[in-house]
Amino acid sequence: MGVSKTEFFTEEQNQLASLFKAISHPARIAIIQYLLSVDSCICGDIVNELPLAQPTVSQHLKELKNANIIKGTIEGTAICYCLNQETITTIEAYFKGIKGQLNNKCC
Amino acid sequence: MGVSKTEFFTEEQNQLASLFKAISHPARIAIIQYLLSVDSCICGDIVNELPLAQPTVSQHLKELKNANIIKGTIEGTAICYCLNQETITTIEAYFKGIKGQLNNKCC
DNA sequence: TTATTATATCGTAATATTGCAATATAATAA
DNA sequence: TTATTATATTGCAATATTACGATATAATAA
Repeated sequence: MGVSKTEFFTEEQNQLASLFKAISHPARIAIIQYLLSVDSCICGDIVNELPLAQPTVSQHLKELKNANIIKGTIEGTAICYCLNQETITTIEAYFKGIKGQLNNKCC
Repeated sequence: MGVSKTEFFTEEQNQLASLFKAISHPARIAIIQYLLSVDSCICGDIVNELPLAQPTVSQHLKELKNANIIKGTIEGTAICYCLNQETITTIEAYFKGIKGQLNNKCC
């Protein structure tokens, strides 16, 4: 993020920014959409689905997991990934809240 | 974004990623929150509100405007900024749609 | 015309992100 | 134990982002 002045913003502002950064890449949007369509899958399925190498997909999964957007469960040698419904609900509630505060007082 | 393979993803995936990238910085979240509280303001007001120099604020405003998250109207020597309600509504609808697709079939 | 005021743009240094080959790790199978 | 399978980590080159001083632009005021 360059030399971002994180310390001058509130915890909430930094957390929201991190959350949106996690979904600010087309590959990570694609992973979310894929998970929505298959409910759950392993990393290898996503590697087959996306035009990216395995380490790259693994890295994107790590970022989504760090942001609590997906969850991973060990299943033998594989890891089963799925969306974290709580986080999706949190984001939806955030925008619902913003929309509620909107009034038509524009310039 | 580094050497992002934008061309391998759909238009929708790239557009959504751009939209979320625009709100993935604490300063831009702070600007949105400030605009929510005052309805509309000029760039100078935000410069006084945030711990950032005028060119930096101007740059953040440009990114929010490019993503259609805010609108700017010329008012004499100043520019009046306010939130673009349509875009907020679009984002809210997107997450509402995702939430609707969620079922509890997790790993 | 010459300030003044408000914002945008340019140039650049510091830092972050992206993508992947090579390699490591970890669980299971033979 | 020795493969095999699945995923994670490391290291690095290419590129993008962030922040700001200096400067440009654009509208109004004196």
